Amino acid sequence: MHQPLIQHIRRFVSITDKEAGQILPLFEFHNVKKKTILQQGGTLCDERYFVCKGCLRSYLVDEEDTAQVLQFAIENWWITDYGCFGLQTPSALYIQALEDAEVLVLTSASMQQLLERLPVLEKYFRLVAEKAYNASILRNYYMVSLTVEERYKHFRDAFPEFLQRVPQYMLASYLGFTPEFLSRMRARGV
Amino acid sequence: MHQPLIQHIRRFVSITDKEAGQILPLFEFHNVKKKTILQQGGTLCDERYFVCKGCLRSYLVDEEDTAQVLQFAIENWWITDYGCFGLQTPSALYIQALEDAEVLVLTSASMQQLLERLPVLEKYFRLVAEKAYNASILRNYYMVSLTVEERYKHFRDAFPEFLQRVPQYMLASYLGFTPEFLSRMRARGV
DNA sequence: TCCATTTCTTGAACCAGGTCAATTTTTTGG
DNA sequence: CCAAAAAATTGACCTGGTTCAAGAAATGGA
Repeated sequence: MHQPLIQHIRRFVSITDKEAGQILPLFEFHNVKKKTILQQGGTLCDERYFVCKGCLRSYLVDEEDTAQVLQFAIENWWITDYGCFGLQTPSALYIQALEDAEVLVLTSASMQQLLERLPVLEKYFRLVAEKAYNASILRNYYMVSLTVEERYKHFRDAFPEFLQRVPQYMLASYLGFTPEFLSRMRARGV
Repeated sequence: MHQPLIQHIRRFVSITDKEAGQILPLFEFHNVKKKTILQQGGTLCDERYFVCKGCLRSYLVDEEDTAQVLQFAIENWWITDYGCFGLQTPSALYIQALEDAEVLVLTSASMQQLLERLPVLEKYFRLVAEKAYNASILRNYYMVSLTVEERYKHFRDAFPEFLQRVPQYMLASYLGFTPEFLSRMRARGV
């Protein structure tokens, strides 16, 4: 049970079974229903989420009340507002479950304890952050150097599972184009 | 001399003066002339750079031999290919000095030693990576939700020093539009 | 099961920003 | 200080993708 996190950690650093046993008690395991808002825009952000099962998204809401999707998180991804986590600054970010999901919740206080007990996890979180940072830089590159159609194809080929799991209008938002255009591309057989 | 790094580290974690003294010996200090290529696309990437002075950029070169700027790094920024650093995978990234610069060079071997000696730096690098990751997500957001003109204004207001320091065509590349359009905006008085 | 909501599609008009090519201005290095 | 290269500007034209509006299809809750 709840082993995905331990397995994920072991892909980056080695920990003994005894150490592994100390980890999960600092998390809360949550079953969340589809559409649940885990992080409400405008409130403090004191939790980071590890997705064991299901799919989450983060998004911002602009003046015209339209949501812009920033990130998707499926199995084995971490998601939070890294700019506000554990600070006294309210976060504008929303985090929502797009499917019924199982998440491990780590508060900033628990994270501090966790890192004091198992300093090797500092390396784990560093490697995860550096990997995510790299992916984000690459994403930026695709945004500016590919056309909409190329971007869609690239995403579709890189993450085929995704297309079935998220509504098209959210995918369009994430990839930076309109749902109408996505619909037209698909009609064209792309 | 070379204190910018120590100061930067102390913005994230506390270290004693004695510990601080152990840090710099693991770095190489390099004076690099404008236009020097620090990381050559297509080769292994075994170094990360901390900019004490000057300005670097990272970029990729596409099939048509045009450079796409991914990142700028000025004083107190780290830059490397986080996707290839220390691995046996060649990096496609170029890293180049845009001005005469002073950089601290950290190889992957030195970094390993450094982290063994001063595990608290694991936290430092984690926090730096999380901060950069957050900034990159935000950048993505601006790319999809702002018009070219808004993007330019936002960048100009957020980093006024930059406009003087980098050629316009590189800024245009970084912000995802054409040098021609930037020129026209400026002519219009934006 | 059926109605309400959410999601997706389609058409027509439009425009933000790109492309290409020529010229001018600025920077550089010998 | 000057020639050559690099960078910026300008004009004319064009297109990929948006916008707005209306309808169709799918999903979901009581």
